[in-house]
Amino acid sequence: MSDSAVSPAPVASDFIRDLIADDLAAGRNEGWVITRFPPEPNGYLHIGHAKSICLNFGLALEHGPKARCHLRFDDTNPTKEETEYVDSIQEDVRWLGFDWGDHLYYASDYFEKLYGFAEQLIGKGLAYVDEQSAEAIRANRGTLTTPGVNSPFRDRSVEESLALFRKMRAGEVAEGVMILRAKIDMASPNMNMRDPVLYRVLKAAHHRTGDAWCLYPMYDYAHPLSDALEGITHSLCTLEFEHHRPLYEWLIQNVEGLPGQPYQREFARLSLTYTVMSKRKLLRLVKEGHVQGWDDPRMPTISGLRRRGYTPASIRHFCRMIGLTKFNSLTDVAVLEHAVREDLNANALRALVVLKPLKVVIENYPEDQVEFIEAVNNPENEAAGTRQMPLCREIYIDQDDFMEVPPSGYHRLKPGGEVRLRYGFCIRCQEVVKDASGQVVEVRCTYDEATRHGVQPEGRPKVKGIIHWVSARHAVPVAVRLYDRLFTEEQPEVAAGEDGDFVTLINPGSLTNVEGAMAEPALAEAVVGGHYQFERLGYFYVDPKDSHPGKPVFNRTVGLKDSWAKVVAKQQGTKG
RNA sequence: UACUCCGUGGUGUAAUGGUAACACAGCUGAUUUUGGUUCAGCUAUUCUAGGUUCGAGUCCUAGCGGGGUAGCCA
Repeated sequence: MSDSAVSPAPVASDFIRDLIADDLAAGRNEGWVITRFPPEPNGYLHIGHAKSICLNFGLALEHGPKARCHLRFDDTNPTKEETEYVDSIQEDVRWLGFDWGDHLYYASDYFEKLYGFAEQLIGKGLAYVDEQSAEAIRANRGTLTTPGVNSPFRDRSVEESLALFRKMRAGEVAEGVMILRAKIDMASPNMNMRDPVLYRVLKAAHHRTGDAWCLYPMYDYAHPLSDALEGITHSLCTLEFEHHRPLYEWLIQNVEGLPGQPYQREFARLSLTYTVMSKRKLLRLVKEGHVQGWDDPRMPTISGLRRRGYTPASIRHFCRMIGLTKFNSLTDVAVLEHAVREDLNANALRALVVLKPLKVVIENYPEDQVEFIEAVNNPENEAAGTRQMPLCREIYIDQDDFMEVPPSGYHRLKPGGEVRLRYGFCIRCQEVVKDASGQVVEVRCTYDEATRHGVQPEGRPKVKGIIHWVSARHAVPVAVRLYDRLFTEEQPEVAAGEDGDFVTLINPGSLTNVEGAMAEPALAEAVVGGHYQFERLGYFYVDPKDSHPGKPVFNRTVGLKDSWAKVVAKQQGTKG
């Protein structure tokens, strides 16, 4: 599909872009715009991260050549981070079409410099080593409505704090015994300013620095300083960091020798209907086996969406459509589905596949005859060409395309009725064959030679129904998985309530393994990663994990819009 | 009963003191060898109350509603 690199297409303005325009107009940062995408490598990226990626990397593209976006791993907590995640994050960002060039960084690269800055702060009397227990610190922090109280260690000498801090680094202090705190204001209405923790002892191996350190900086400390060290101009994060901003600015102001003066602005994170987005909840879905992994096609992860058949262009388009504000909104997943349909409609090759085969015998068609019918590969793109599909006396149609007693408005095959075979001629149902249980097992039809493809006999009423089919003798069996929304509720967490559990709201029909689907023969050759539109059914993607040469497995990315299904649903609704 | 951010159609966004617009969703109709696509159209909006102003979605005040915040997580 349109997986090509991102073009710096015009993007609608938003409050962040307005801010940057103001900075540029005021001549700040010598006209540079340097952003960063700073994930912690503790999980897989999801569609919410894509919003941030498109923002930060998009900004760099829009403001080139004096602009760039860094990829920085915020790896300050060795107990949660793994190389596996570092790799998957890079893969996902690249897949989305973005490039950080030489600007791949790790907060852990700055551990030494960060340590030096901490000694500087201690020297200035702006940080101290606290020996209170974690419980005491919590108790003395106060509450949202009451101020905290100063630590008894708050006014210890600079020399003493420095000596203790060096012991912490040297590994002479056990975990939880001492921490380094900024000396700000224990009565601040902003909890983040009540002498926030800057460093803690963690005797854990780090995925990059190994055992070199047992003293690790906190996010609040490492983040602004890392930004400054890299020359970041605009540090963009989500709303929950809003009240970390004063601390961010405090550090930028009070640490001397920083090469840059970044500032932080916050935007609303993405929420989508019918899914959950927090890493903790996604992890639970994986761990408890509700899905088959981080890249299960039902997951809102980048890897899940990729396996589902979403294209990078469709995700970028989606991110452009949803905008950027500070409002905690809930985006309808239909917007995402629309984005991928738009891309796939223009680019996916068409194919005929029968999900639930029903045998049709064309009685007046010669037993030993085979003909080839020309079918267009993509009506939206003539350059995609055509292909030849075999047709013979026995074909399969979908069970959904035949009804003995159809509702009004039904255009498909029914006793005595006529439909057109897609790209082929019209057939009329003459007889229905049933098994002992009354189940229709075969439909016997006759075809009308005068209705061949492209031929419209004078005065003949137009057949309304056009159905897909495959030649019984030539069709190939394929594995098909139909995916639907993971949850039955728009907002699973909200619907579950305080005492409830969101996993109980998992859609039991979120995955349907279709047995016995039959495809036109060309699909046996479908290559991994290919996108198809199965006509009248939806868009399908050749699963990269489970497909084998000659034995493709198709994942349904999204169904086609189905206005008939709506009519049926409405009829059933009015009937009660 | 703290601080802080945010309230524009059903949903998401735009309008930078001057005709409230776009997209998604929904609904009509036309076209169509995909009940797809495309095209045309319809429905529907500024949280409330004051104030400033010739003029307020936008500025001010108050209220109401929602989010966030008391990790040695990020």
